[in-house]
Amino acid sequence: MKISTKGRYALRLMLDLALNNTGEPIRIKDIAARQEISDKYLEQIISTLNKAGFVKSIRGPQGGYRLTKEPAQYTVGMILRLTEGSLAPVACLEDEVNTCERQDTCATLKLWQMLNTAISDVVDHVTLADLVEWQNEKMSNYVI
Amino acid sequence: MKISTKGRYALRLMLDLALNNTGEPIRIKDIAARQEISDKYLEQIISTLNKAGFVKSIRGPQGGYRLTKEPAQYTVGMILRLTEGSLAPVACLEDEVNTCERQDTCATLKLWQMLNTAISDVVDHVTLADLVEWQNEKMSNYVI
DNA sequence: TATAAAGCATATTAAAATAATAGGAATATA
DNA sequence: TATATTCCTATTATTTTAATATGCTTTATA
Repeated sequence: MKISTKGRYALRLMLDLALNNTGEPIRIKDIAARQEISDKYLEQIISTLNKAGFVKSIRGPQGGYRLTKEPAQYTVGMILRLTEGSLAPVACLEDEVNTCERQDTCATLKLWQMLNTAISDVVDHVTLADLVEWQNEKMSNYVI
Repeated sequence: MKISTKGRYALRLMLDLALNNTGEPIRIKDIAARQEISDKYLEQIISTLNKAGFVKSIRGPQGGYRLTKEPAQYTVGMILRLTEGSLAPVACLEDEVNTCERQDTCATLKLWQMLNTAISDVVDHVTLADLVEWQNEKMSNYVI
């Protein structure tokens, strides 16, 4: 029941883009340095975000990445589901393919549905803008 | 972000014990047959439940297992945490050992705390008695 | 008391997932 | 044209998952 590095790094990457949004494209190299994550690994992760249209890449020198939308338009759920895959706690909730033949008689299914809803309620209502705000709050505590 | 077979099987095992509680010890072999799970694998899982005092074993012929408490006294969280380990979505929420040095400045930590709370709110309030009830509801639908 | 039925304990293994690392191709800019 | 950047794909090491396998111990009962 753990979020993997892919999802966690993707969130920090997107937050880094949101926080360092100066108008200039931001290099993977700089994000990797700030976040202390392997840049080669971040490349793979941002590639997924790029293909999904969550970020826009600019190639060549002075290139880098930019968010394509306002931070408030990205939910954490969008980012995590894209990079982690489904957040459902059991496979049988995922789609029609993974349904198991015990479904009609399985009492634990109701539990998994409740858990799934609880998870979605959080990740679908927290946005990147919230993360930015929380980050700023934390930083202002430090200034004091 | 998946519950593994250990946790899922442990729940079904405990539910099976609760549903088939005739006073007689229940054999692993029978649970395995009803649940269509490898009995050797179930042995390993029930061993954990036994050591934790969740079930009581009776050795020898006519032996088996019994619940030690009323179904309402087991929360799903107790069973899952015992068999799965911590249900926290990230390691840094687990204990003092796993704290990361980014904690004081990490905005995503708040997200993980919210997710952790949401998960706990479900698993700590659903009991084995609830699963029994849901199972009976499902079964009564079939009788019609 | 011998036997069989159960649980108990530990080792081994196959497959999959995780978490990277590596190398070079494509492309834009100066 | 040299350089800095993203893009693409392959490879790999480690860990986790999900069992399977083997043999031992306990104990009820014939």
